[in-house]
Parts: sequence; C-alpha cells; structure tokens
Amino acid sequence: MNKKQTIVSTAIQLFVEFGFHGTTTSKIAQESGVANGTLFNYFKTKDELIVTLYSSILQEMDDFIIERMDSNSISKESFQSLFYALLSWNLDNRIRYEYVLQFNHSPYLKGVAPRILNHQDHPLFILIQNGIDLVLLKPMPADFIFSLFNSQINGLYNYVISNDLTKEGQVEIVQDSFEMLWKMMKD
Amino acid sequence: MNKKQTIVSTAIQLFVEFGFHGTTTSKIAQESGVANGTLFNYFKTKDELIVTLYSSILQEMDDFIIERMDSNSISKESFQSLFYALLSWNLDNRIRYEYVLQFNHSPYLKGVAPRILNHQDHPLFILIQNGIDLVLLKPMPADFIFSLFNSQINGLYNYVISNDLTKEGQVEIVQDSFEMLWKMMKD
Amino acid sequence: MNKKQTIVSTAIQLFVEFGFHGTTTSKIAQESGVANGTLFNYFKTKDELIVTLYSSILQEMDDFIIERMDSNSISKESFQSLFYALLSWNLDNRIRYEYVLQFNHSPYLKGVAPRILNHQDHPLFILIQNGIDLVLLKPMPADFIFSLFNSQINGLYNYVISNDLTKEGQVEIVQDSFEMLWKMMKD
Amino acid sequence: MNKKQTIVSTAIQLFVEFGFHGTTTSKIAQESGVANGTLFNYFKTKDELIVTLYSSILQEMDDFIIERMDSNSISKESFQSLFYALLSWNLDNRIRYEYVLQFNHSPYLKGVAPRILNHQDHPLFILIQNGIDLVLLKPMPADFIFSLFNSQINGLYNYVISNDLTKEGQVEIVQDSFEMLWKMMKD
DNA sequence: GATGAATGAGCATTCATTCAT
DNA sequence: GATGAATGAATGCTCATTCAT
Repeated sequence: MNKKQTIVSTAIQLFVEFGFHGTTTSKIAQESGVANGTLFNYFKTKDELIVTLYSSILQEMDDFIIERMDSNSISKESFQSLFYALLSWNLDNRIRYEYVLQFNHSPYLKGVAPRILNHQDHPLFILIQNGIDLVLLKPMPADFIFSLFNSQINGLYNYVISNDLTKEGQVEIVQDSFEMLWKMMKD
Repeated sequence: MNKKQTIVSTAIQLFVEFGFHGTTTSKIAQESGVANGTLFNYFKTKDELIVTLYSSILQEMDDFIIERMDSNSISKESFQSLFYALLSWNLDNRIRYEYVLQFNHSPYLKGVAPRILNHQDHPLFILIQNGIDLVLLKPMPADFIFSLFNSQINGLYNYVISNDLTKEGQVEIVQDSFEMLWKMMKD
Repeated sequence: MNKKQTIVSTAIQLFVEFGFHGTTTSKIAQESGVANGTLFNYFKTKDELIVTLYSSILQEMDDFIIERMDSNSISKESFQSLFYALLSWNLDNRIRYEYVLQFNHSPYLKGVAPRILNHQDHPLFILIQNGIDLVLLKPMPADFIFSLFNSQINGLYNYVISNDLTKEGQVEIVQDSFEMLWKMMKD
Repeated sequence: MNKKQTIVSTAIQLFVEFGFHGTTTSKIAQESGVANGTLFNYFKTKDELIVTLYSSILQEMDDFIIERMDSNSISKESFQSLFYALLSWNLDNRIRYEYVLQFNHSPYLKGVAPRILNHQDHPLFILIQNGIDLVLLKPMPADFIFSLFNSQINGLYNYVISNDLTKEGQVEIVQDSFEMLWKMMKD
C-alpha cells in the first residue's frame, strides 16, 4: 500500500471514529506513518481530502452495484439482487458507509457538486423508473419509491448492526425485509 | 423571549446551517444580541450547549408524541396517528429535526448518556411491542419493526422536503405511505 | 463579623491557598457568602484588595511588635523578646505570614509605596542601630544585621513548620536559635 | 542560540519582571522573535514551561555546586567553599535565582514532584549531616542547620543586592558572614 | 516526492468590573 | 449598601498550512 492509499484509509477510519473536526491532519499523518506535510502533497487542503474521500466512496459503491446488476431483464429478482447488493456493501464496508452517512449530515455536503448527488442517474433509480413504466411497480413517483427503498435498507442496516444475529438469522431477516418491501412496492 | 431562549434558538439555527464546528460561540452570541460571555453564563461549554440542545429537542419530540397518543386502545389507527404525529413534528420543526439528524451522525452522540438514547421506553416502541403481543403485527422483533417504522418516516420526510408538493399531494403521499407501511407490518 | 471583615479574611485564605491569579473575585465573594458586586463596594479593584491586605497585615505585625517591646532599656533581653515576638506572630498567624511572603515575591510588590517597605523605621531596625551605636552589637552595617536577623527568623520558621515538634522541643530550638544568633551579632 | 533556548531565556526574564500571570505567552513569543505557536511546539502548556524552567534552574544550581565541591575531606573549608559557591551562583545568576524565589512562593510549587523538592539529597544537606556525625558541627538536627545555612545566604544575598558595595566591601562582608555563620554552627 | 519545524489566524473560555434594580 | 446578570477585552492554545532543506 503506497503512502496515498495509507493516508486515505487512515483518514476514513479516524474521521468516522472522531469526526471531521475531531481528527487533525497531524493525527492522520502520524497514524499513517508519514510526515505532516506529506498529506498536503496529495490533497491541497483538509476539506479537499474530506470531499475526495466522499466522492470516491460513492464511486466504489456505484461500481459495486453496477457490476452486480443483471441489465438484461427486469423483474422482482432484479430488485432483490440490487437490494442484497446494496445491503451487503454497507455491511461489508461499514466504516465507509458510516463515513458517507456522517458526510451526508454535515455541512460539507453543500460543498459537493450537485452532479455527484443527483440520483436520477443512479442504477437503482433507473431500475425503479423502468419498473413503474412497465407497471411492475406501483404508479407512484420514482423519487418516492427510491427514497423508501433506501430507507428500508438503512433501517435494516441499523437493525442488523445493533443486534447480534446468527448467520441464518441475518439471512432470514434480510429476505423477510425484502419481501415486505416488495409487497409494499409492487403494483 | 429571554436571553437564554434566544441563545438556544439562535444556536440551533446556526448549527444546522453551518455545522457544529462551523459555528463559533461568538457568532451565536452576536446573532443573539448578547455578549460573548453571556452564553457561558447559561452553558458551561460549547459542548454542553450542543448536548443540551439535543436532549431538549428529543424531550420536546417525545412530549409532542405522548400528548397525541390515544393510550386506551390499540389498533391500526393508533399506529396511523403516531405515524402522522411523528412526521408532522419533523416537517413542522424541520430545523430541530435536522439538528437531531446532524447530532446523531456526529461524534457528540458518544457523549450522551445511554439512557437518553435507549428506545425501549419510546412510546412507539412500546406500541409496537404491544401490537406484536396482541398479534396485530407480524411476529418479528420489535426492534426491527421499530427501525423500519422510523426509516419509513425518514424516507418520507426526505421525499416531501425535496419535492414541491401541493397540500393535497402531500396528504395523499403520507396516507399512501402509511398504508404501505401498514401492509408491511400487519400480521 | 461584618461583610468587609469576612471578605478580607476569606480573601487572605484563598490567596494563600490558590495564589493571586488562582483566586477569582467571584470565588472570594462566594466563599464569603456575599454577591459578586459587594466586594467592589469595599475595594475598587482586585489589585487594591491585594495591596490593602498586604499593608494591613504589615501594620498588624508592627503593632504587635511595638506592643511587646520594652522601650526603656536595651540589652540582650530586648533582642530576645523581639526575636520571640516576631517568631510567635509568624507561627500564630501562619496564613497571614505566608500571604506576606507570597506578596513579597510577587510583582505586586512594585506597586507598593516605598514608604511602606522602608525598614529604616522598623522597631527592630532602630533597636539594632542603637545596639551598634552602644557597642552592644558588632560594628557592622545595621542593614546587614537586620537582614541576618530576619533571615534567621525565617529559617527557623521554616524548620518549625516542617517538623512535628513537641511544645518543649519547639521552645528549646527557639532558645538555641536565639543564642546562636546572639553569639553571631554581639560584639 | 536556537529557538528553544531563546524562548527559555526570554521567558525567565519576563516572568521575573512581570510575574507568571503578568507575562502572556504571546509576549514571550514576540520578545523571542518567534510565532505564538512555536512556544507550544516546545512546551505543551504555559504551566509546563513554568515548571520546566524551575526544574532546570534547580538542576543548574546543583551541577554548579557539585562541581565546586571538594568531596575528599570535610572541614571548615568545605563549608566555606560551599557557602561561597551558593552565594556566587545566586549573585551571578540573579534573574534565575529570583525566578526560583518567585516560584517557591507561588502555587506552582504544589505542582512539582516532591522528589525535586526533597533536600535530603542536596550536597549541602549531606555535608551538614556528615559534619554533625563527625562532631564538627553542633549536635542539632541537620534540617535545622540546613535551614539556617540557607537563610544566612538568603539574608546576605538581600543585603548585597540592596547596597552598593565595592568589590572589597563585598568580599569582606561575605567573609565576615561566613565566619559568623561558622561560629554559630561549629561545635 | 518527503520532511517537520515554524507559522499565525482563529477559537473557546475566563473573569474583573459595571450597573440597573 | 447589596445584588448578580451582563459585559467584552484578554489569553492560552490549536491546527491547517507552508516551505526551506
């Protein structure tokens, strides 16, 4: 792992643990085993670091999702596999996911180009829009379904990390959740 | 409005707009029309101010909810009125609600007594638990239903504030949302 | 004890325990059971309080000494009783004495009128000067003898308060000390 | 002289002239020709600076004394050279000595590790203890002799700095003082 | 690219002092 | 005289950022 990667990964961890303000650039440098100044060779400012981390995590998430999507057809299974993919990524990359949540509720959000935040291009949004058009889903605003879908994932995520579930228990609750969500969404 | 109240309400607004770190105590004092030192007559430290605001907003929310609850019976309508109450409070007190969200995703959360965060005593949680016991709701962990309920409200909140809805449109989507949630929860 | 006296006595104690800077006027007021502002009815500023305390303690010491002096004759016994008187006062009024020491080594000393500090009028200095003139003491500068005399008292004071002496032990060491001092001073 | 040394020496001067509280860290930095923050690169807090200065001055004094001691024999001359050494150091390093006096009478003293203050290991104390054991000195508590010895030096110091003495006058009074002290101490 | 000492603007907090009641 | 809420100048300390090596 080169210095930049080390800095990136250390920074994410520290930001999640101590917050943006609670994490000094010196702490990041120190924990990364590099000099104070080195960080600024890669990122012009602390703010740039914070925003860059956010964008790159979002990109990672999207790449992961797109890779897992079956773009040929559209059915309950399409939604299901997307549901699983999103949730898995969150659970398998908890620190990154919590970084995103923290960022979303911070003033840094305002500093992000709207293009990055625009969910009209998000694979899930497109899938939902298609589902509605094909009368597979309820005839409601795609934005709305999109919002509920994400909330359901978020709620499930919170439940899973707060409770000590067995492997089977976890699989079960995830399946049940999707079924409930589907019952809610489908036409 | 006395000085303390002015400080409290100014602080919430500024914190939501500029973040905890982006809001200096002098700015709060200045916008409140009091001297720097005055703030510290009411709150020992900036941190204490931040945490106190959080606790008192949570208290306000709870009071509002409890007041609106019909504790005599338990039925679909009980959940519905609670759903409306929660959502209305969030929408009618957007700044306060966003303060809570911001706080929940900040490192300050760790500094809060667990008692305050414990949702086992929350009116909604108790209602859900009873609903499950009375076989009104699906036989699933109350924690889980609680989490989904809140997520649904959160998702709906996000949708409503991001879209310019007519009064009727808003009422309709809220009703629909609850119906969807209910379909999902009910046994 | 009226409010002013309470403030004075509380202030001395606190200043000795926590230092001039470590003692706030509010603390003094609080410990005295009066309001913050009351202190300033009696003393225009904190500095004035500090200096006034110093002057008045010095006055008390002098009054005590003068009262104990046998002004009719001059002999070894004159010096001895003065020696005892000075030491007794220090030991019986430790807090006041330590206040004086602290003040003497602080920058406040510069703010005191030279008249107060002038030791040419001090009873002990006059006695020494007379002793030298009458060839009872060594023909050395009175300033010098004065300085040694005070240092001996100070050294003895330090020894006594740092060691747990019996009543008899204390009397003995004090007598011995004076004899040693006398051997040193006498012609 | 490097930055740290400059800060140290500037700080001592200012503290002696204006007191601990009367000397701000910015003033020290400014007079040292460095930035405010630089001071804190070398000393975590102002308090740490104050205490460190004290410890290091005490260390310097001790080193000076030890270097000047003739450890092979013990005689009147041993005490005499120590007496001269102590006094010389004080007079040649007046600012440092006054720093020590000021510190000793300040609340900072409480913050110093007792080990540093313990005089049982001080070269002078050991010499005195040996002198007593060898019946060279009066059979009195070593603590007591130690205290008187130091007081004599202190008294002499005060006299010397308050009076404009010629070189010869100063030498004479110092010799006389020691003879007086010796007459007092010797068995 | 890497370093880390130096920088200095900026902030939370303190506290002597005031003054309307 | 007594009160204590309000004041705001002053200070210790932090930390993102720079730059000479």
